[in-house]
Amino acid sequence: MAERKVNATSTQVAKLAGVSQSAVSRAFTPGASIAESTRRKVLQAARKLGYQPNAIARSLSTKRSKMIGIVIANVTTNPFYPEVLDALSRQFQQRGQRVMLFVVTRDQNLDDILPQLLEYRVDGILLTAATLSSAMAHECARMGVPVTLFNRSVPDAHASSFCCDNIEGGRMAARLFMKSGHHQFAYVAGSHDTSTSLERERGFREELKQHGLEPFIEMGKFSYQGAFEAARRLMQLPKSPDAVFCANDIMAIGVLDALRHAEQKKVPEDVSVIGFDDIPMAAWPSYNLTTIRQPIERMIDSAVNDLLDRINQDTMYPKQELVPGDLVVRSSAKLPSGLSSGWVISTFENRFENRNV
Amino acid sequence: MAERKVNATSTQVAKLAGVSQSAVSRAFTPGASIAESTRRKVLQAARKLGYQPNAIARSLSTKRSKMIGIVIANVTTNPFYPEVLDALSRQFQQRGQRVMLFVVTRDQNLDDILPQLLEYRVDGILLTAATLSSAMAHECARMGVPVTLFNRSVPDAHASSFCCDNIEGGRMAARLFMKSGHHQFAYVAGSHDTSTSLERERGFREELKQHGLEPFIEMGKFSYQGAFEAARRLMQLPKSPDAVFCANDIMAIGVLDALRHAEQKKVPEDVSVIGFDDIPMAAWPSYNLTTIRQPIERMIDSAVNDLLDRINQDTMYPKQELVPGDLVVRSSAKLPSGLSSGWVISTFENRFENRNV
DNA sequence: ATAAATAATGAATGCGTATGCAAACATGTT
DNA sequence: AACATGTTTGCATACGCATTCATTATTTAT
Repeated sequence: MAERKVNATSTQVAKLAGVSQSAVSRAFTPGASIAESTRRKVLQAARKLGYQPNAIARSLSTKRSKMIGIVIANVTTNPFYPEVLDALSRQFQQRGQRVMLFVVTRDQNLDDILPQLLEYRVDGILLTAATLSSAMAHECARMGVPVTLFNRSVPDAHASSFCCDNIEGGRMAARLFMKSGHHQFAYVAGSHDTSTSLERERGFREELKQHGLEPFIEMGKFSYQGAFEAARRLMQLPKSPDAVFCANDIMAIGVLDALRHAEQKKVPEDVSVIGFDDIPMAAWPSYNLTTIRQPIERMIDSAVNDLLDRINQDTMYPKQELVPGDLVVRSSAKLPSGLSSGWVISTFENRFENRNV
Repeated sequence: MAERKVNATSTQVAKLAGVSQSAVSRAFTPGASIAESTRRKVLQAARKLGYQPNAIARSLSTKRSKMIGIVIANVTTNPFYPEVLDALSRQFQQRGQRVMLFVVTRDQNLDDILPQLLEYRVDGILLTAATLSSAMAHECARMGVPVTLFNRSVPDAHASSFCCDNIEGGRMAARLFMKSGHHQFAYVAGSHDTSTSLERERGFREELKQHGLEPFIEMGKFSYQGAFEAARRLMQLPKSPDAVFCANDIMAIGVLDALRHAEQKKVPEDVSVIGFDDIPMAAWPSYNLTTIRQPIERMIDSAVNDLLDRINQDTMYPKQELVPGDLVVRSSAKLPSGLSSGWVISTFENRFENRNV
């Protein structure tokens, strides 16, 4: 017990199997030129020694680490991101890439952390809910490491970017509000320096503007608590809004709770609320949130494919993709006539369908 | 632009700086024997070439990857785990270790995934919400890789383990229920093969048994939805329970929603509910969940310290630590006389205190 | 000033694997 | 039997760094 023979090397396996070290290497390399008989000899010797190929050495030799660097923020404040992380991690795992993870705060400077990924020669980098300085974008390009942004629009043509169509999402919210006869509109922003929040605001604003309307803006700091307080401020206004669009679901839920528990408002009778993301909680009966769903699976598939493709063929250019979101109608916002809870309005395939969500 | 000079090596830097490759290595090794003057020369040359030390090569040479393997489950189903992941990741990051992440499903067999970590020669492994086969425990021990379990009690003496005192937690819930005059008790389990769920159940049971009482048991599958349905089944019982203890908060919330929205029950007037973990949502006004708080920071500190210690001094034995939880009193359970919402009852320091949570 | 101790340096080697190359071998063709 | 073709094999080397060891430069003590 606890023999501590430590990790055998390919050379030791070779000796035991009576072959060269190259043969051992080949035995563990799919598609390598090796006779079935010797492969068996090698594998048997390997088993006997408890041999485990050393991925570090392999990486050094092949110049491919088979690792993807993932940088993610908001993991604890927004349930959307654990969802993203889970999906990303599985996808990469399944495609033979390991994940080196960095959890950061929204305002943390990536210029300190990306070099740490580059040190490990990750094959590619995926940034979620994080922004990339253009200096760093260049640095990665120089090192030949492709970068993909997820849920952030791209500040630099060196990186790919996969986003939900936030502007159109904002528009959809505005249209729904207007159709169901609201008069005073508000937007609870996440922050003033994040593309998601800015774009959703812009779509919302623009659509309202076409009807001569303009929303109040409050800052919700991308958090339940921040939005809770924002909602209370909104209700102080002389003409308090009856239609509140939030930059994401977790804030919408904060707003809902504030309206119901701190402001004695009924939702949606007194105030309608729309969120963004369609996190699992949005479907809970306590909230029943009308929201814009991000098609997370589709977005992640695209992002992962793009990144892996760029890793394997270093000729490809970065790509910017905008995936349309779906309006999921539940009961936190008043319904226009003809629409009932449980419908999903998909801009993508341009049709209504009842998915009973 | 996009010169693609790729990553320079220490040898190239050495040539430019007019020194040996060893000197370059020393310039980047804290505490190495090198004159300040030559270090400056080296750093300057390095900057000019955009040199970035290759951590893969370093790992091969030093036999330390400076990577920790983290395996985690339940990331999307229980907000407690994103919290854990966030804290772990930051801690390791701060202590100079990178994180290689694996997200798994609760029932996934780690015997396929641990070898992948071992291939990369991670310096240590931390498992959260995941169990370790004793074969794998041996395998890790043989490779000299320390393993720590977080929130799972240890099946094998080869690994350390850091847990909340689940049994005492279950007891606390039972005591609170009994003090406030409940009669029919129920436990919503997470699963029948997870130490956390089993231990919490055991404490709850044992404490009730001392008063000749016995709880109903329902399976909540560690999920909101599962617990929602479990609550509905409980309410079908001829003597439906008026006190429900859940193996974690997310299930307690599922139970609450079921009681209120599907069963027209008032909480806590008709039914009291207690959870476990104290996730952020527990404090939201929609839920106001009375729960057993896991002192996550303290647990993580201990776990990280232990793992890093065992990495650095390979003489240390694994350790099993049980950290007491705190009963956080909010308003999802009836209060016994003398206790009011906002109190935290800490078994650890054996005192009551009002932290106004 | 000189001896002794200390600091700084470079040459050489090793970490564990993959792979180009040439030699050895097997198979099939004429 | 001689040759052409294709498959296996081992040797040697490279990947990029850390580190030992012997050597030289520098400081300190006497």
